[in-house]
Amino acid sequence: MATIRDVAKRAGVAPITVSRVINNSGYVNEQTRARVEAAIADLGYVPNVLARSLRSRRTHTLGLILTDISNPFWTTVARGVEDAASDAGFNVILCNTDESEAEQDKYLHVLVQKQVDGVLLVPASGAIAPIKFIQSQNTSVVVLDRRIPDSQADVVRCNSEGGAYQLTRLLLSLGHRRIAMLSGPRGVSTAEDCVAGYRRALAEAGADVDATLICYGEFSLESGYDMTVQMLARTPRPSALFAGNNFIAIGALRALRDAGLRVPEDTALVSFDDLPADLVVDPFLTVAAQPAYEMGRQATELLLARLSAGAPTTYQEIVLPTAIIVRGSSGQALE
Amino acid sequence: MATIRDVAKRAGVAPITVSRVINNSGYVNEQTRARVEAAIADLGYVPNVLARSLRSRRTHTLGLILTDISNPFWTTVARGVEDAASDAGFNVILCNTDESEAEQDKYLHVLVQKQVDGVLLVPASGAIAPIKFIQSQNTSVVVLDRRIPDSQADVVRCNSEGGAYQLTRLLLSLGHRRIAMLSGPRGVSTAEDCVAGYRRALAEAGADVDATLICYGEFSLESGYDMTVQMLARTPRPSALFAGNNFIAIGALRALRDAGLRVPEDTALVSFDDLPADLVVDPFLTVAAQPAYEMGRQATELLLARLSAGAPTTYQEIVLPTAIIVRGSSGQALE
DNA sequence: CTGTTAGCGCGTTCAG
DNA sequence: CTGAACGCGCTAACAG
Repeated sequence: MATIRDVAKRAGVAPITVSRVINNSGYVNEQTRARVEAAIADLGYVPNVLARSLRSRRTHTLGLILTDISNPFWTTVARGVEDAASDAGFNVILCNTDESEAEQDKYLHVLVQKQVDGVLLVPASGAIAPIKFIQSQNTSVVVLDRRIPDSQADVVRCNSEGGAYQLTRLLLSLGHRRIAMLSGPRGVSTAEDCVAGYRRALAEAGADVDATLICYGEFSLESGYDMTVQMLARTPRPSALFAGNNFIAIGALRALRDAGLRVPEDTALVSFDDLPADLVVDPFLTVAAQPAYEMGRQATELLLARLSAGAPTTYQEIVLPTAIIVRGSSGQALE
Repeated sequence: MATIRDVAKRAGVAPITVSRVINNSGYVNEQTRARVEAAIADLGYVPNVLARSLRSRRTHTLGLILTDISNPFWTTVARGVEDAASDAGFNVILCNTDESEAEQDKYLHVLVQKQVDGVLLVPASGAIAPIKFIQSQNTSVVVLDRRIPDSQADVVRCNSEGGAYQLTRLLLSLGHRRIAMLSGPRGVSTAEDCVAGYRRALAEAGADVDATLICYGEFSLESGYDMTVQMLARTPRPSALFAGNNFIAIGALRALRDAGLRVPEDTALVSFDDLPADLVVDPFLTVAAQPAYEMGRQATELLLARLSAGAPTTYQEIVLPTAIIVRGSSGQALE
């Protein structure tokens, strides 16, 4: 592989001159520039960014740690991140934890070792240690989608509590009183916020909260299926189901189908997170849709701003709104 | 940030000893090892892999360039790559080209600059230059999913021609004679192979090939929609549609719905690429399913083998089988 | 089992 | 406008 010295020799200049041409830094005579560029082309020279970064202490690379790349919601977030980073000349290293703290820790170390300039983290849990670790390495971090109690860090997330409140109100307005909540893991803020919004709507409507109708599970199809089976065994059966994310909703739909129940005639269903338009022929689910792409974009822009600005004096929390989209699965008002 | 020298000083040893502890290379006395490890913990030392890679000329990083991360087919491939790489202690940098050659070129440069040890490439076109470029930089490459004519490189792909042949035979056996082929871009091998398999099945059955029923488009919902609209305008209308991938199929389903046609009663539909079980409540499409995860895994294992083995004497082409899954959308035999 | 020397490829610093 | 010297953090090669 050609190095900057090979190019310099061929062009009859010093290595530093080649460096100036590559980076457009400092003054270079047009003629020497042309000679250098010719030498670069002749040799097929490609700069070694490892060496560059080692010297300049900047990698122009961000790390994105998320919890489930197989969920279209997260791929959409990732696209927002990638686009914003790319616009600013940054690359992104994508890491998938599958909600495992061990994997998260592993990737955190990888990213720090790779000297990324900043990290976008969807925390697998509410633990504060991962944030402390990143910051202890003088690396900037923005937390995505989920809150971490007592952490000193920027956050970009959606209003889960508000979305859940609105979806629950919708069900209440249709006459439902026994609404089962199929949420995500305890300790994950979006799952807790979902429950909080649900409780608030019920309380406000003067309905009692039956705590046994509140399930904490995982953000997966299997968990959605299991929680639904469990809820359908209750008597009286819940008349409506609230799924904490799109995968839980799909699991719920399967469980309902297997139980011979129609949606929405026998059981209404609402959910967080839409499925991307590309993946569905006839959108059917009533959902609280989160601006996934926008969330990724804004988080990245905030992170990039932090990088150029230096240590922040005060941390930001950006909360994006959710949009309620009413479709067939929530059904008509009960008679 | 602490460096290896800081750790060495604190532990009262030479930097190289710290290096040996970190990398488990060479012999280190248990006691000194313990002292070094204590110093590492005290200082919160994290090795700088940039420096390490600059010196050792190995980054333990692979690049994966694919064409559409929003398609679940490719996220599944990516998981296979990631898992295989992770098992071998390698990281993956994921790059998304959206089928654009310009983006592909950009990412190719980024990866080479980052000194990745190898590249997995889903080529945006049949052009040979990108392969030449990677190889000119002494970097290994494995081509994924698509063939590149005349290129000297390893390939891991699926048997598109065979899958298309079988799907077409299925439609023929059900009595269909006017089958519209909605394929991907001209020049992309999977799209061409689809058409080839379709032609072979028709020829073998003694049916004429109506070339005007063969469309080349893009692997997108919009293109699937447009091609379908165009085909439905033909008289007589095709009795069956063959979609070149899952997004084309979804576009076709929408166009059929908007035209008031039922599937399969009015028009049968078959497709390449299944949608992941996680995303669909009731699988309905008859498809030629490709082993996406396995393709990613095998390609990665081949690439890793190349890395440790040195320059290959002869290139491999691994062709994985497709599986025909018959569901509702292909319908019953025509009377 | 441990240390010394040197240099990976580049950019910063200071001089011309 | 151009260049020489030096060092980023780490490890290969060679001692001892």
